[in-house]
Amino acid sequence: MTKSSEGIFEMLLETKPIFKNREYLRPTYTPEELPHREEQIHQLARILAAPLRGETPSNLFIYGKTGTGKTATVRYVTKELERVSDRSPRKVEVVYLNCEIVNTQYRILATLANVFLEKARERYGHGCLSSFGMPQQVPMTGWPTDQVYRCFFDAIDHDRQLAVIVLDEIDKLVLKSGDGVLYNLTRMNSDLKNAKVSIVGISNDLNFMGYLDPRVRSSLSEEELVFPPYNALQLKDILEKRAAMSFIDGVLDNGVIGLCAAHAAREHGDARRALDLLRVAGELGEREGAEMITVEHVRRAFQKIEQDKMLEVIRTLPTQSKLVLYSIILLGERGARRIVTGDVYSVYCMLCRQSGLDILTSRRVSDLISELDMMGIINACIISKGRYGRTKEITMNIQAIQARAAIQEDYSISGLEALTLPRQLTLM
DNA sequence: AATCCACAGGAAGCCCGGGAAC
DNA sequence: GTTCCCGGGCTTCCTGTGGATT
Repeated sequence: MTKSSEGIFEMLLETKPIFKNREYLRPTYTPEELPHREEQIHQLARILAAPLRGETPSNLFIYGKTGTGKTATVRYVTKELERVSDRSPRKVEVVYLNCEIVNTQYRILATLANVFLEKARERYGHGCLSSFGMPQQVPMTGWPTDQVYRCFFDAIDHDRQLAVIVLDEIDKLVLKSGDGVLYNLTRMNSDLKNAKVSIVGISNDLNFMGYLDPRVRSSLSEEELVFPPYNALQLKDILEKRAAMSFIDGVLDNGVIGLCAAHAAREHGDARRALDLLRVAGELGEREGAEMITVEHVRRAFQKIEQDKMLEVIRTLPTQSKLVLYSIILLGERGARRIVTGDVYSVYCMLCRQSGLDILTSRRVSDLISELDMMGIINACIISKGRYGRTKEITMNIQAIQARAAIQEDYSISGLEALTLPRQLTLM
């Protein structure tokens, strides 16, 4: 080992650790206790526990903005419910589906069928399914949908059980595949002889109820639960609890947690965002070998998160929009006094010719500029230069170097870094 | 006051791909 | 497999506009 690399490792080893365990700050972690959600937990438990006392289960619709603890609360309560149901005559089985991933009628029914086939196999042994006349498994594609439904129906009705089906981000499902599957699931109870089904729909878009068939709507929202946003004090409380688990004692400077809470409270009380902010601030401090995390780290973490979000938007932009943005960046880097639509279009045409892409009309490019403006990547305001016409004056909202790198990742506009601007275009 | 510039942005219609219906 | 429909991306054509200049 060379002298210098020894230095590197020594430095790393000598740095005092910041985190005890950063996993507690990640969104994937389900906490043991949920502060400021006692009322929702209580209501949810009351609704879901009713079937254990022999009552007909109600379907439930949960609404709340992102980061208000909907999913965590449901996971927490259903876990408890499954535990308690061991002592009840009706076994409770909870299936959690994220409709952003499982987003078609077929896939939902097939996933549910497979889960309950597996449960039956666990209960009665391996040979049981064929003796009950059930298949071993439903393939993830290929069967007629009604056959999959039948299979799920048989698998579930084989036992005296309550199936709690949690459909998270249910709006994504309805948007992509309509409400057919919800219609089928919500009217299952009238046909089931032994089992009962309870649907829990979770959404952060209340308007989505409007797209539903009225029958599905009334059946899905037999019970409704609203998760209000956390306020700054509640966020602070939540952060303090998690920080105590995640950080070494005493590494957080005064005001760090308060600032994280204040930022997130401004963004409609999103606890996930507050935790993210705290974690990123911690990681920034750790990387630079700081002994304490200060409000300055939080400020930089906030900027970093905003910037990362913006870069992600740029990466997913269509090629033509990227080229328009690249033109704006080039003009900015060349020190153009004011960047206006006409100049952007000239540069854009040149870039298209150099990279062999189709040239769009100036009308269309004008729309693309407006779109970039709406996304917050650039600022475009209309100015009048009197006799010299009306145009849009454009300024960048993000760091040009990083935006440039994000655009250059696009393979369809290869060789972009080698593209050049003629001298005269920089003198505007 | 009239003119004129360099666009903004609305309206209509074309084209194409994807999905549903047959 | 074919046909139909729909929506998004785009073009063409057009009218409107604020303020410097004439």
